Amino acid sequence: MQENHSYRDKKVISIGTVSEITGLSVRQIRYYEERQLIYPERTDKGTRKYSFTDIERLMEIADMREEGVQTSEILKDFKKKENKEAMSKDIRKKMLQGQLNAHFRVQPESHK
Amino acid sequence: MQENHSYRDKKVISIGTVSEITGLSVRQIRYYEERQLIYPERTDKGTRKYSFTDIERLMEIADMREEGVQTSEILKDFKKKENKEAMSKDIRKKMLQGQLNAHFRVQPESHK
DNA sequence: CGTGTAAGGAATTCTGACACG
DNA sequence: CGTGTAAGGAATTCTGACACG
Repeated sequence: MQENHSYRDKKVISIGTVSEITGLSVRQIRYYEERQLIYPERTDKGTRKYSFTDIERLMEIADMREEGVQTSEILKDFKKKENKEAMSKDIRKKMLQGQLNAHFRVQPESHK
Repeated sequence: MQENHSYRDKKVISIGTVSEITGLSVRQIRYYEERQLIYPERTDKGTRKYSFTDIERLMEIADMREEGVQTSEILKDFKKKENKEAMSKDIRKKMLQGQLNAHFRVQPESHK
């Protein structure tokens, strides 16, 4: 669960290259976008641009599709995962807040 | 001087995108290749593909060109830097070897 | 539902060359 | 030397649609 930023998320790769790397057809890649599984950026003139993160996600999609999982199920799965991540972030935040409160002896939500 | 591998060096970006990111014209980018300052990969059908590392290098080139440095000078400069890097790698290797020798009491190059 | 394909058009990229300063 | 540009051709990408199972 590395937080390896910057280049990973920059949307600069065109669909043909993504197709080569992932082994998916251009048609498939566009279809997965239609099903909301990925969201590339668009250039001024409308050509799609993908990031390495998008490519990783497409690999996951490819794996699940091979197992017969429908795109609608894949979508649910992704949403579930995103929730978990958001939740763990929230927990980390609360724990940190707890530490700070303990340290500075702050009254938790004084109801006057 | 981070050793931040993988995505950084993958040649997947086409020249138009590189042009947008660097602010250099397509003509300039091709010319710098002609002068051996960068070496993109080629796809089957001959279109150039660049990495993020290439883009960083192009930024350096742009900066030096703005200062009036000629491409031939930039090339020398790059070669100098590469030498330094190769050298420091070599030194690290030799230092490691020295430690190992000390540890295992190996005779250095016994001339019989 | 998921994917292929032909269709027509727009934008990209390539090379070799001429121009200019 | 470094860069712009017009030229002609090849390859890419886009959308909406029909086909098939």
